[in-house]
Amino acid sequence: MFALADCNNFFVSCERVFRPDLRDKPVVVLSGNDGCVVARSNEVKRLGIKMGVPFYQIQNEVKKYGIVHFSSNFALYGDLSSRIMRILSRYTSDLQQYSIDEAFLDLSHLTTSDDMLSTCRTIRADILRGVGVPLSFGIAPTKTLCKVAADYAKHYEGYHGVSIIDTDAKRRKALSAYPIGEVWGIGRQTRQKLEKSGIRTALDFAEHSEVFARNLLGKTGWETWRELNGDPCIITRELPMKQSITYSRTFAHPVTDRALLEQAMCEFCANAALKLRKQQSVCRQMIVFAHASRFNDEPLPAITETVTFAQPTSNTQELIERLLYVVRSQWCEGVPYKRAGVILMGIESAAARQQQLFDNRDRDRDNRLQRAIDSVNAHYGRNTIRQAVYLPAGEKLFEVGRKSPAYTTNLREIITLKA
DNA sequence: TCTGGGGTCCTAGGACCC
DNA sequence: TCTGGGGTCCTAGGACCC
Repeated sequence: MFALADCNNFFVSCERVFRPDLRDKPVVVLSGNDGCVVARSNEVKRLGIKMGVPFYQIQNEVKKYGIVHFSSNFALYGDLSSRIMRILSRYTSDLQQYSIDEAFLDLSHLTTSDDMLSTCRTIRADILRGVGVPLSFGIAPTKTLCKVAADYAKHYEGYHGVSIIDTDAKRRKALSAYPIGEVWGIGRQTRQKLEKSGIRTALDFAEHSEVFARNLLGKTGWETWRELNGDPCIITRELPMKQSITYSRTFAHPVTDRALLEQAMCEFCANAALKLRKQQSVCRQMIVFAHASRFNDEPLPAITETVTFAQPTSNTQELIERLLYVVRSQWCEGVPYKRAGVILMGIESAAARQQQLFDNRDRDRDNRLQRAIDSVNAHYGRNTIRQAVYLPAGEKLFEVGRKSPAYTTNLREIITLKA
């Protein structure tokens, strides 16, 4: 049996840890440039405000109901997430973190349903006391059924945050009231396909034949079918390394100045390269892109290129050289670039790197310099030493209207109590 | 006026091999 | 006139997730 531990309204709950006055108030957290709603408190969900709506479209509700909004604060969310994961790992030998706010626990060391329920209740109380974020637990023989169980735990008070699917009767009952589109792995397209075949609930789907699932949906849908029928086959692996690393941003205002775009993109590139080095890896390819708003009517020329390195690298200087070449050769005067980014791919371990016969860079020297820069920056703060092409200080390309302090990761922003 | 960011996996088709 | 059969690897795009 597995348990899924799933934080309730995670970003909102993080904000409330340091703002207990907002506990019963409607609260949302917004995406970059305060564009879209990416997390909602239960009060906001009840108002019918949907996930992902542009913030400007709900201004009336914000005023009418006094909705409190925050810009996203990933330093805070990431730190609280790792505290939660640390507590969870005390209760299982096999913890698989699935996202910033979810993890699967292997419960095979527990033999009875009562043990599983009481363990999850203990963990839940532990995290509520130790971190202050409420969680829901779903216990079941497959991960897809865990998701279903956790959903019931989240939405019905009677479960007190923990629900279990441990008999076939419970499985059928749970699935019969579960809309097919809500199932983990069934998105919009697949839902439409299934509804055309008259399938409305998860149980409708589970009771169709295996061949039907396999033929209509391919491997992934077939696996979902098996999981709904109690056959565990979805393996969420703990990936030792990220297989791709993206750093991309939408600008608050379109950029039409080439130097400014270059400066911003070099900084994105340096941030991505730093993530790459932190996991001790190198990349073989880099996608460089910049384009106008996707809500433009007529398409405008975009900058996009996949750069391949003869020798895999994680060196910021080398990546930036190639990036600048792409931007300078594809830049179009007059295009209002609204979004840009860098994706590093073909990632492999730095230790396994092959020497190249014809290589005109002094890799050892590059790496020594890069390590020295990284250690200075680790000590004295990000960008203490940086490439001179970066953004001039004071240039504001993004908006962070109402970001809460980094309460737990920056001493200067630590909370002050007056007694 | 205003519309996020970061991932994974699967599949079909093309290039290439013998 | 007539044009096989069996592979691998890579890539782009689709679908999905949070």
